[in-house]
Amino acid sequence: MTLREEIAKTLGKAITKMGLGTEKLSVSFSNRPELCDFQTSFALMVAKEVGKKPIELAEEIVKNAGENKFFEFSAVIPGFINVKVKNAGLNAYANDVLKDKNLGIEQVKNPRLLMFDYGGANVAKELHVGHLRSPIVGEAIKRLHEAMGDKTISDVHLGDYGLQMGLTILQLKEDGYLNAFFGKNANPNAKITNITLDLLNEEYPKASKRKDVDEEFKEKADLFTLYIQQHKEPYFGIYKQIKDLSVAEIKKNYELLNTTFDLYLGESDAYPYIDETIDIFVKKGLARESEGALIVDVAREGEHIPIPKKDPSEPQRYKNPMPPAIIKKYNGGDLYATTDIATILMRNRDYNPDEIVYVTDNRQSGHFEQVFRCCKLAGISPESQKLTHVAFGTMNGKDGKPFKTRAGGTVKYKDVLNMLIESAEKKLSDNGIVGNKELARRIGVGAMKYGDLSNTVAKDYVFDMDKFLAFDGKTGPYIQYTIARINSILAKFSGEIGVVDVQSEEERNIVLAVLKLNSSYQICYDTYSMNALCLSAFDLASAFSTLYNNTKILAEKDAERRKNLISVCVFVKKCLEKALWILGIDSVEKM
RNA sequence: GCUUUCGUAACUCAACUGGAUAGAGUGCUUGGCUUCGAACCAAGAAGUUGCGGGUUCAAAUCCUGCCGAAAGCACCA
Repeated sequence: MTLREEIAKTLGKAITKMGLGTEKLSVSFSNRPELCDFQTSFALMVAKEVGKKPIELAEEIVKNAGENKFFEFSAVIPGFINVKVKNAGLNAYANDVLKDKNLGIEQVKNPRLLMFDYGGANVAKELHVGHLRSPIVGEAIKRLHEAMGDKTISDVHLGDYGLQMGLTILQLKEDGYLNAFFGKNANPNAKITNITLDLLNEEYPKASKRKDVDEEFKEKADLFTLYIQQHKEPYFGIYKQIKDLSVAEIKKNYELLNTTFDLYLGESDAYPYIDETIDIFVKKGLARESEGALIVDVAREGEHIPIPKKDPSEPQRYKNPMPPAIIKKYNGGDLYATTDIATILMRNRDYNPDEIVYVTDNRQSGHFEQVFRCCKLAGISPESQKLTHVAFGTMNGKDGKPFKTRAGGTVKYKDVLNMLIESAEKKLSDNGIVGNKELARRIGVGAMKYGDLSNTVAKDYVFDMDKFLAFDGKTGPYIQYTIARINSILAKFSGEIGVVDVQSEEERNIVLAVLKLNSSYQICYDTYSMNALCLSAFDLASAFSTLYNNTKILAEKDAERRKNLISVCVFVKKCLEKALWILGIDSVEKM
């Protein structure tokens, strides 16, 4: 039980004794730390219905709560009840946390199985700066669920089946790289040894641009895409080889970000389920034909109401639009929505998770709303299953527009990582540490991840390279640095460590910061956003830095006191390392 | 046009989901390394929470009307 719950329980007893209900009782952290550690505004909320003055009610509750060995209650105007945790309470909490294998992180009451879908990589397309957020946010949310006792499965869900594959293969063919497959002496089992990642990174953008101006090219690419989806040779064989080449690179890139996946499945793996998926909609009478396509009406009462046209030539607009989902194209091809629905069918057959969480940018909100509605309508997703779209904002440059290079080009994922690593290397060499690339990666990536995760997930945010490269102030490296300093102390200390025994204001603040850190996990769990955790991890590191500056731990003369301060060091180190692990940031021994 | 998200210090962001005097970091001004690591610590200046109305003991937060920004709105993913 957390301290907060214990406070609520103690006050709850007092309130019950007075014949009142405790439904509105909630204890929160104080926003006036100089007055108290926790507070509740219960008396203010119920005063009216009880017919008493708030302050009198608060005083009565405090009186009824009586003396307590851990807490000190006081009623203050206009009617708050302030709670100060006595040092005995803080000590009991801190030493419990140290003994707990979960370090005081509250475990969920009913563990669930969650499936996570993040990453967003596409085969044959190079990762760019826009691909950074999904793995960063997704990995952190997954780790949080693990830390709180849920079971998790992560799937990268590769974009390996769409138009980009048709476009790439068509372009390669036209540029003569696939002669072995198409010429007179065609060999369907040829190897694409002449094709490299660099080449793919040139060919796809070329094709993508061309499809917008060349209709014939686009139609042909559509056809190629269809061939791949139908497993027609040699298209399918070429596709598979390109995919293998690409996936190896994608894995490496995610590993640089400490992002791993249990499953490297893709849209193509849902392919065997597509016919069945469409069948379900047809049989249940949920699908209808429209302009050659097969669509599912997912609009609900009061949605998708046509707005009368002022001029017959203007496109039809809708009030409260929720357009139908298209599950089959005019030419029989499958779409994003089709494969996503089929994927849910597949996942429910294979794993039957309690919740599926998608982490993509917020421009796809409409799409996921459609997919989720389709699945619920058709019973592909049982009613009890939660389908969640964690929609994050786009990463913008300083000008408020999507992050681009000065020349206006897309910034490559690898370039961002290299810049971070180089900058960290430079800083390390200033401090006399040379040639440790892995250490530089941990620091550079830590800086970027912390910068990303400390924002509210839904909001667009500014990707400021200079800010991330600075490593000063409220950053990932600040927390890593705090741990490195603790390591340095622990390395010089020998003997048994003691227990946490709060003697100073600095130590009080440290234990209170851990209390806050440990309660931030629940907030993050509920909101699918890591910013509360980022903030409280920084606050804990900061609280320790204050102690560090004011108290020379190793020079402490009283041996007992020294042992106990070392225990505080261990306490902080463990809690910070756990927090960093959940954020997907590596700790470092030295830096 | 419609839908969604949003507007807080010079800049980048918080505010524990309706609570007390709206807080951090950066930058700026100052002080602190002969002692466990200065990627640090301490102090200071900086606000009409886009604008107006409403709900209540209490509003950055909820409702409403303007102003402004971004994204989405049928066969791309």
